[in-house]
Amino acid sequence: MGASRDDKSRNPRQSESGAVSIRDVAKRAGVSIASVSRALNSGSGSVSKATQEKVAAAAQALNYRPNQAGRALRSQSTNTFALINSNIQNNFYAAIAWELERLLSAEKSALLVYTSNEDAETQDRCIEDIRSRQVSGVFFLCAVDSPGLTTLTKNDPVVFINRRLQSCPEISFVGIDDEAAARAQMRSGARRDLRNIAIIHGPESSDTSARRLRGMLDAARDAGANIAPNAIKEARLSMESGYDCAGPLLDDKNLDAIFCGNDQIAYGVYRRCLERGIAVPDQLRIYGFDDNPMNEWLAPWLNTVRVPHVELARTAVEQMQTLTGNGAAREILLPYELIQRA
Amino acid sequence: MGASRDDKSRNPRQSESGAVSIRDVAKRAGVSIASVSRALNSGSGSVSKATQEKVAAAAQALNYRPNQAGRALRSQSTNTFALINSNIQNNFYAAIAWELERLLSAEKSALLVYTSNEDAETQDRCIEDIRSRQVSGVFFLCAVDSPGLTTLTKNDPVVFINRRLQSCPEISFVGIDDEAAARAQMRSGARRDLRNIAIIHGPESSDTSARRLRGMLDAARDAGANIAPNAIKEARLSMESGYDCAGPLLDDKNLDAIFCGNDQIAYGVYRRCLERGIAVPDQLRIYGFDDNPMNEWLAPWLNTVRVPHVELARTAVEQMQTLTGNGAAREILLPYELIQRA
DNA sequence: CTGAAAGCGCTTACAG
DNA sequence: CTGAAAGCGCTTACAG
Repeated sequence: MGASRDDKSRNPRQSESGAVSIRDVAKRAGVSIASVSRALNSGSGSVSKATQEKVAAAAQALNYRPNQAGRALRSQSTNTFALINSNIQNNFYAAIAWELERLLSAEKSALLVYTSNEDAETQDRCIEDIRSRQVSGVFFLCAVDSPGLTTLTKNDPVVFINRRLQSCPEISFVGIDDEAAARAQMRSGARRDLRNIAIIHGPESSDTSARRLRGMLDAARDAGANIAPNAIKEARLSMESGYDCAGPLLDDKNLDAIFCGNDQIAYGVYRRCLERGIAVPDQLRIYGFDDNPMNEWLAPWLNTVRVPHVELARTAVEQMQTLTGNGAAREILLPYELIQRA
Repeated sequence: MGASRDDKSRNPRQSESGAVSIRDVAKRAGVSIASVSRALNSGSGSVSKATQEKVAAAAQALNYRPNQAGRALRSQSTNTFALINSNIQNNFYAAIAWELERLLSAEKSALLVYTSNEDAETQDRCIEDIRSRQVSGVFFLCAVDSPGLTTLTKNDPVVFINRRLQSCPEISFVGIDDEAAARAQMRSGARRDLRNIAIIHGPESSDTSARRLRGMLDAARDAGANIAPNAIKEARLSMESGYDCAGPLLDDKNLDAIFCGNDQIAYGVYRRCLERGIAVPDQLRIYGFDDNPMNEWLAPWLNTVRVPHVELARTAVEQMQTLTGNGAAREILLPYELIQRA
């Protein structure tokens, strides 16, 4: 009875989903499923040339695709990575996301995407889902502090991109020296004799924004720039928020320039200037940060700091590979570039 | 001997990966793993309130997360969807992608992203990977014809967004009536007395681009507009290609407007105008298509057709749910809107 | 080099 | 309502 049940379960019926399994391939090739597995996963054991060929032919004929769920369950590895993006609207981030996808797919890995919306609870929901999917590693494109992060970083390789977290000092980070870049940008403004300036920086809770602000203030003080009281505003990292903050600042007719915490904020400022009939760059110069790849096409009026997004993605993937190979966490700062368009 | 091996294998040691399994939860709650499964998956069988509570407490205490690979293997369902994006640079597409992610994550599903780069071979590589991951469904944000598509559409629910394929007439589609929209846009140009016009359309191989071109030509003819010989150019759907095509067209000093196959092309035209010192919109009007959400902020000079991207994503997800519930494939056309900014 | 067997973590008939 | 058992599709020691 046990035997008969056994026989039935061995019966290599096509599964009802119509999918071809390793068993079907083994049967057609006239070998065991172990040999099929070994033949298809070069490196996991040796097979004779003859077996190799028989298996390849059978797999091809049946249009076989290995089931990743089976593989993942057994080998405890999914070849899948996750990205948590903090801001759906920022297409500088989107550009990094797609670059990550491109690089990972070249490595036969796939990318799951999530959005945290800069919100701790949302980020934790993403982390929960990620934990259940046994991903091989997680990229954060601007992480926020959240309770779930602790468990995640303990169990999975994590790389922070563009923003690090004070609370997670030993997590890998790939970015630029934001403070130095902001200082350099402000100095270049001072050399152009932009003396009456305003600053719309990102949230103090963002380490990156805080560093950029420090750099700006530092260099502004050294250059003896004029920053009116109330001319330093904190914005969210969005176009809307930049637009909102710009309103009152533009009342000052002597303003030479506004320095923004990122390009998104700068876009908001620009729109407000358009509405007020303020000519950019003739009457007012705008400085951003990141250099969204669209700028070259759509924002000839924008001065900014180019954060090398392609290299950022490449370096992040390399560092992820280091981590999955049990290498050490690292903080990697890439070179930035001042872009003066107007 | 068999027994002792059995015992060892049953030993609920924490797996070396440190992950907590359903077995650990069952042990702590003092119930079987079947009960744990039933308690955690409301709807898959009834459990007593007492069991429910014991399991919930144990799961919570152990910080348990079900392993999706195990679940997927057994239940043949991954709660994972895939998106194949044709163009990494087009952030109108990116906006749709992120909106899909947002909607799916609300349904406890995750999204795998891929890029085809408008290339059949690349798309087929994506499809191969997708097939091995047993996804619940696949969204195409601008599909191209490729051999792998046949197998995929036979086995998996597929929704085409923004572009359908002549070769796959019975695959679900969500988009707008591109021909009618293009006609309406051209008519609105004619009403503004834009008589000398040029057209830079997308590839004829794209059904969407072909429809838009048909609509434009149709309305231009009806309105008696002037289209110089050589003033109809085919571009790829990129800013670079729009830039390239615009060069020769701008030699005609009498040109009133250029109608483009999408916004990306229009951005390229704009940049060329800037370089040539041609004032937009004063000397030349530019018409695009799609209405990238950034336009509102960065392209006040652009007239375009708003394709409702949020609704597109929402409708695509709804149609996907219909398909996974064995509902019928449908072609859904959403309302568009003419946007006249300049 | 090869096959038989165990088992990854789940869900779901099946019996009770 | 509950538990024991089977099995999803793989990979990988283990023996030969």
